[in-house]
Amino acid sequence: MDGGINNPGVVAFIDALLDGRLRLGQTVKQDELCELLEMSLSPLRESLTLLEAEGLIQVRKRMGVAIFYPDVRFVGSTFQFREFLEAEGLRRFVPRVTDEWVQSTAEAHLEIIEYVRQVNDQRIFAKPVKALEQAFHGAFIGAFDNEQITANYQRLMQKMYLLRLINLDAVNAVNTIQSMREHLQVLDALKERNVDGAVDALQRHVRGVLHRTLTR
Amino acid sequence: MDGGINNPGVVAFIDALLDGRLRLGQTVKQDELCELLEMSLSPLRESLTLLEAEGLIQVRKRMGVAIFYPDVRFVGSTFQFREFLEAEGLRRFVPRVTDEWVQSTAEAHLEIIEYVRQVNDQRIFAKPVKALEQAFHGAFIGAFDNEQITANYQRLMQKMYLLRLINLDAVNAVNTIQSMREHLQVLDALKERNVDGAVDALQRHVRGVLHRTLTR
DNA sequence: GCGGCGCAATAAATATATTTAATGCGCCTA
DNA sequence: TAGGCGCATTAAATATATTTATTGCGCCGC
Repeated sequence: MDGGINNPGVVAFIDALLDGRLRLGQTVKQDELCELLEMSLSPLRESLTLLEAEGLIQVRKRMGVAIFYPDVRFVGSTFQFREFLEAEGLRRFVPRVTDEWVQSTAEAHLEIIEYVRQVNDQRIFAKPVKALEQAFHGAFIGAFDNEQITANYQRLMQKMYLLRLINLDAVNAVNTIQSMREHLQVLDALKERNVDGAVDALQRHVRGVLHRTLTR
Repeated sequence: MDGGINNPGVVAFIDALLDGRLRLGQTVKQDELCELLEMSLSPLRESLTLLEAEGLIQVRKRMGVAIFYPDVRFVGSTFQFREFLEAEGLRRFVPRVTDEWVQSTAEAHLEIIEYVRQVNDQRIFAKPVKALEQAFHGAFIGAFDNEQITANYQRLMQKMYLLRLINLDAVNAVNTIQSMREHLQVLDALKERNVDGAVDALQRHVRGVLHRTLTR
């Protein structure tokens, strides 16, 4: 079960948004989407139901496909849900975390901070940073050992990456390094098996991401 | 945003399962599903992607549509997720609950217990019981005031009703009355604004439902 | 001149036809 | 007789054609 996250049409749609071929808030005809995503109408429409269920589009008779534009409520509920899932996942992760994991994850963070500082180009550091973020946050969610929670979380994170489109300026080296430093604070508390401290640090991090997402 | 819960094809599919026209674990051809659900192939396939994303079916080349049969892991993860969401919703609900709500909800429970005892026929009491359950549990989830959590919860509950199909004998008057009594214990704690007591009672209830779902 | 009704245009929704792919059976060969 | 290759069958996947529905514009009537 992948929660529909790997549906080819959904992936193509998200990619088109991320690389600017589609814009948040835009309305496009189904025919235009077919061309843009290089797929035929039938498989496209099968994906549109998924995107609509996720709240990412609305299919409107005669009007076409209206791509969502995240309002304050949407951003808020996405972050609230994320914080809630990760915080509880983290609580469950603490008793099973190993010193080795904390150690190697912390080292990976120190290395990537240096890497981001040096290349200083979002197009280059984006990919390794994303991989590290997924390993970091994914570890907490994995502690639920619950495929349905994992599927929901992956859909949430897909939305999180779309929310960055609101304010692309914020996706820069300074903010990325700040994020990695916040991760390190979680790791510091994890090293001591300090549950409440780790959860506090995680909440500060998620709220930091929210703030940086919305602040110009 | 309704999370795809109201998609006509999805509704028709769930209804077909609930009234026995389809069975858990069965594999059916898409053509057969078209006939059974009285819809054409195109809209059916648009719904199949939703059902597959929910883990309720697998569409297999050449084989047809394989309807899931809930294994222990699936049941466990569904109940775990539900308990987790409701417990946290309940915590947030306590500070805003009114005496009037507790009072009227408790009365509704006492009335329905008497009603179930008298009619003693699942086909008759199922509907009002379901409405009361939704009002009761929905109040907790509503306390999040988060449309994405609400959408996820509704999908979870849709699955919960399907899980009853594993053991239809368990859907009887005795078990229903037991469920309503467990609700009343939550309400007792709520009346005192006893957060931990209410959460404990809710967890006992969810675990009771799980036990009754699996026990013959 | 203003208001309403109807028609035409457009695009979504659905039904159908075609293509693709997978499986199993049978035949041929070693 | 056994093993493998190929063809035929079946059903999913996709592409296309048709139908339905909505919107806007224009014409007619009041």
